[in-house]
Amino acid sequence: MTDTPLPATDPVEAPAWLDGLNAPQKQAVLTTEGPVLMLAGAGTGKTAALTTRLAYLIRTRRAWPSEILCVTFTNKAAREMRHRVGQLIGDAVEGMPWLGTFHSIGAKMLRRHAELVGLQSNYTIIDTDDQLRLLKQLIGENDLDEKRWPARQLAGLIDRWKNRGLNPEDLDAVENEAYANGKGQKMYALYQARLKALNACDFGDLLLHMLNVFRRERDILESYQQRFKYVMVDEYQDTNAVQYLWLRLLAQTRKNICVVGDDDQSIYSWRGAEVANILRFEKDFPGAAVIRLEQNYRSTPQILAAASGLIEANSSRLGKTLWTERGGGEKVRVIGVWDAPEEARRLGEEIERLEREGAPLEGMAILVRAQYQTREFEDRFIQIGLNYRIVGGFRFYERAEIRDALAYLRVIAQPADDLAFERIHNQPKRGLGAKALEKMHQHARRQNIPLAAAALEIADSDELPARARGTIAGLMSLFLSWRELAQQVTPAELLRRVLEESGYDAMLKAERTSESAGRQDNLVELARAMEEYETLGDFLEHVSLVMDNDAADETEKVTIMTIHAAKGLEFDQVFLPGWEEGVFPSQRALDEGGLASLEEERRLAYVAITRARRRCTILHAANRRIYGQWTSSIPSRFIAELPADHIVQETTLTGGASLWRANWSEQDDPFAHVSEARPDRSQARGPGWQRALSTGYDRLPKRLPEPGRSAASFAAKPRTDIAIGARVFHDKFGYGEVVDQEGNKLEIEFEASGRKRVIDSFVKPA
DNA sequence: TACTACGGACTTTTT
DNA sequence: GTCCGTAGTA
Repeated sequence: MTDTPLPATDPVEAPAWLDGLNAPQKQAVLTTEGPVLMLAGAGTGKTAALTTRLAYLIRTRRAWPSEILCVTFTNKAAREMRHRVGQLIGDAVEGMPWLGTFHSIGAKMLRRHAELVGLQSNYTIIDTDDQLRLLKQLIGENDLDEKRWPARQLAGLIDRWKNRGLNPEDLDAVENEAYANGKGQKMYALYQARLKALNACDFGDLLLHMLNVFRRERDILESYQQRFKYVMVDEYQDTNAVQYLWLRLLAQTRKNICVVGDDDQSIYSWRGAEVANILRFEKDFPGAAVIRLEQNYRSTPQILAAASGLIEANSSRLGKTLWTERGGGEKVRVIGVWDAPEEARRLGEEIERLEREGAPLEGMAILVRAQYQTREFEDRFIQIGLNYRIVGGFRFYERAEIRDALAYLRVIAQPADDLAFERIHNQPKRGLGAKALEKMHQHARRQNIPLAAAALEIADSDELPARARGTIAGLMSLFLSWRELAQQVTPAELLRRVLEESGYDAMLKAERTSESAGRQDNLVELARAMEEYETLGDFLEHVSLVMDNDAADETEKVTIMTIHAAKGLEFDQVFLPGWEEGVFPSQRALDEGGLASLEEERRLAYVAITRARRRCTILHAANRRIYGQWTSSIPSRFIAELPADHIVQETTLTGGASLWRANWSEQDDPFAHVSEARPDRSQARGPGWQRALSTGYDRLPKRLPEPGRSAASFAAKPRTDIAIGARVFHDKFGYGEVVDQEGNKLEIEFEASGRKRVIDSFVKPA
């Protein structure tokens, strides 16, 4: 790979805001013409380079904002970029209609050309949940056993096909065999036909439909090729085949395409991303300028060295050498603990200690491999009263009540949306059960009309008992009135009326549980979020594509999230729990996928470490409960791969220390049983384990801290307004009765979740 | 029709 | 352990 020499900088064209950039960054900004591959390591200021480049193109009048296509993967990244470009060029950024995620840009284009793929421009974008329900119906209708051929599996296959740019007719025999003995193609085709009938498409379609349009309609492709004078792509290593083909078509004529990526941070192959795309960029676009950003501005040299050492164990890389001008810094800490609860206790104490020393909670993050790991921390932090925020996971728009509300709105906006209608036809309960639904389905299928229309017709027939008919008629007239109302009032107001008139509000109010109270709050929040939108259509599109809800909240909190979600972010203090074989790398990666998926896990570990600015702490527990069963685990191989010079080992053994010691002296190897119980974990005495053994497991603390106590809660005084026997309310656990009181700790028998110890400031008298 | 009890499957990661 | 779907009962 040959790096292009730095071009002479034209002083007229290089305004002051270029000054903050280093030489390769400047080169990236100034190389505007022709293909550019920017290889940007973690923390090397790639966003700065990219946004400055964008601003530069506009400032120097090389293109109008509307003539630049700039794609990112996440909404977060798109927002960040818009914000930063805005700081450089002011309001002109508002005129950048083509800055967004692949999916949102795909959706926007598809609204214009919907009719070319058999949709109307007000098509619905369905999510995974709807997708699964639809597939289940199809599987049932085709007399396939859903147990043998799960809808999830079919959904996964269809997803992968779409990611690869394959339409049903493009599948070969092998692909076809992948589902239900050769029914793959048929089911895929049926699914697509059903979507069309529903005037809907799924996530994959947003890109695939547009790719099909580009391939079929020359003039449309050409008009976009003309329009986009410059194309920029963030996180290029994460592009999948459709995205790749899509970009290649769009950039084919002008070839002014600038892609930014880091092969070491490719962590999305499971959803079709192909690192190969970045590796072959120079072949696709001959003469591409290759620019490397290797100076890291984020982390200490210790952190950088640890991460670099780890990633060197991977074989297929373009190879980069990150360096920094910063000095000093602490070594990466590796802490072994007895079990997962202790891991959570230890982290809680650590965070409280740092907080006492003046470190803000906002600068701290706990990054986990998988969502289920968050639970342990959540429980613990509630107990000790530590403020935390869980990013991702069950998201706002995925909550049942929100989806119900949205389903009402979808039926109003788009009467053919059967999936939405089906969701709410008996929610709240109005006596329309399986029988009634079946009749409606039958009728709809016979007449080839949407479910809601069928319902209306049935209400006028003798197909159902009078009561059910009356209910249906009532519901349908409500929908009619809402549809009218939608023309007159704001979407937010419409929602309030719908919740009121449908009886949904009343249903929640009648429930009177802590959850139903939360649901009501969520719906209020939904209405609030809708205030910004002028039309229902705008709002619904926003919901489908921008499925996040970072409600800005004022309190300082520790962030808990998955490593995937943390990509692109940085924190002063990063905690990485669960570095054990089977957790990280995940069991699945170990069982399937071979070397490639192990290397992806390693890249994930690399991403995790490089999030840290000042300090990085890795933890591993010897015991953990999986599926409710206690399982022993051994330290991750990634721990062994960290360069010894840049880490320090520590061990704390509170809680289960005596157990541990017993094990230890009896057989010298507390994990002798591991290899028997789990023969697949061949690394039972692997290098990670060796390292853990060599430093510390045998050095037991002299006095064991009492488990379950945190430093923060010792001094507190008990509350006087709550006594044993009192009935209280807790935000997370609901109602309960106090059975014991000890300092500011209460032991409460909760009605829904059993006995828990909580801090009294978290409850109020019921 | 709606509620409860029971058994089975399941855990990456996300637009 | 938890969620989900199915089967059986009021």
